[in-house]
Amino acid sequence: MPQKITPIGQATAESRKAQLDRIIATNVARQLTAQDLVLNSMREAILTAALPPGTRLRQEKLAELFGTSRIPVREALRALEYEGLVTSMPRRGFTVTELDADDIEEVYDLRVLLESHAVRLAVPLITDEDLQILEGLYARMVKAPSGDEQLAAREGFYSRLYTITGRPRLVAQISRLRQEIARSLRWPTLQHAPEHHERFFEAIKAGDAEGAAALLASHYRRVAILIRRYLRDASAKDRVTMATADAITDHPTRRRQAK
Amino acid sequence: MPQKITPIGQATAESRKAQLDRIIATNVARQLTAQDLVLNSMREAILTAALPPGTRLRQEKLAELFGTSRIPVREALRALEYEGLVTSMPRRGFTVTELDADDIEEVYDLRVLLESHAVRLAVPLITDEDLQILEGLYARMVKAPSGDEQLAAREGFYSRLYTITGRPRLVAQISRLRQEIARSLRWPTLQHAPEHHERFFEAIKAGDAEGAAALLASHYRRVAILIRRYLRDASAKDRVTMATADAITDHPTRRRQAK
DNA sequence: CGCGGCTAGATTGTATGCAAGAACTGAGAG
DNA sequence: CTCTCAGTTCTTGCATACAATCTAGCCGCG
Repeated sequence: MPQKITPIGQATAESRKAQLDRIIATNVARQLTAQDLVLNSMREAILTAALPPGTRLRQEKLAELFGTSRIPVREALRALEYEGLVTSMPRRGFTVTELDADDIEEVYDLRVLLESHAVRLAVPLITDEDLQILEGLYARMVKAPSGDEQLAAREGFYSRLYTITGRPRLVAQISRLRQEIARSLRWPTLQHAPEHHERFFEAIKAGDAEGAAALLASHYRRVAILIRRYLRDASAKDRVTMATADAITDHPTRRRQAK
Repeated sequence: MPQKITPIGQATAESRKAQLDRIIATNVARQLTAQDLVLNSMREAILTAALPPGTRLRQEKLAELFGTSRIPVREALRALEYEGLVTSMPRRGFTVTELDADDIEEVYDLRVLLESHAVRLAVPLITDEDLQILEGLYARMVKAPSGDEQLAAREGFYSRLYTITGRPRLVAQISRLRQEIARSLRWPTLQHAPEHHERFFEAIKAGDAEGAAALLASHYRRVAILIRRYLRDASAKDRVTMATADAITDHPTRRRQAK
């Protein structure tokens, strides 16, 4: 059975708890339905690893945390399950999804397939107006500091590009896959490869769909390998993070169901 | 704005209601959680068009119909939304998803992409045991009468084949797309093309992944065109079905949100 | 006669509470 | 020392009830 690892290196339970509170606070500010509040906060918390993989999510505790009843929590968890961020084991509740090397491989393989397809569809359809918008988004991406803003800017640029295809399912599926492994993208190994994005955008502007698709594929294959290597190296010193014993942030008994 | 049409030709409101009751009765028989009862029944009802596209789904009425409270109904609807079978507009409730020609095109385009990929991955991995199972499923598919059993048998054969890839996301995504357009597959135009499946299976058995993928792609392109043609022809005499005014089966005000 | 605001009804969103069932704990037998 | 089994605790699943919001119809005004 493959090892599951937590992507967080040195983060302490306290810093995670503080981060979680901050996320909730900013989301409470906006006037949303309770359900969306929970959904947005949980999503952000999971993606920033304030809730690390394997965390068991108890409805009661979450409801208390958000100041709501369990109903909106249940529905938000259900939604997150379909986004792939949490996993429900029947009668054992919800846990934050853990990814192993096989999952990484599958996700990147699908990303290559779908994003190449999207690029091939999009490039011939790009209008001057699209190009202007993409230029703006690209500039923002270049300027953005590393970290979360980098990720957000990249997401903005690429999803705008894919939207040009006019295929909502394709776009949704791509961003869902992207989100599934967004946690891995915060690892130190992977800090930003600006030259890749630059060459990619050049190909796009040149109308070279095949070239762009090829660049994208080779980039993703490389990233996938880096992540897998990191996973392997990290799995040894993994167990430390399991000691966190906050009411929300604790881990379930380490058991995986066979599928 | 593209016209949305209902795939049902001459079905009356009464026959649909009867069908719906039958579905519910058979599902009540099995001992399920209320939520699964609602989920299964609704899914079947939508896929068999007992609940035609555009039907507005009122939680209260559905709860009464199933003899439960609104909570399990809500959760089942939410699940169906992620399966693509129903659409929710915030504060305006749920409706059965309507598909237009563009949707059909996108779904089939994605199916070609994903299923070809799955075939290419699966074929080199097929073991003797797999082949034996596939033979059995294929035989059942050949024997199955047209209609729902045909569809189920086909689903069984193909999803078993794709499962060989060992890629849960790929398999799930394929069956989700399949389900989205399952309603269209019941139209009279599309009654079964056994020769396609036979040639496909021959290619699989011969280990010819590329050939199988090509067959699959050309078949789907053909089906997509047939469906689109049917859509166009049917859209004229569509409006009749909108007159149905059952409490469950009525349509919402014909308005689509721009995206 | 058409249009816009307003009230009443309908419908969704959420909270509380209870019951059924699973998972854990610990004691006792082998 | 291990395995089994019952009691306890925890968690989920569901029903009822209330609040917030939207929709539709009506009335008054232009």
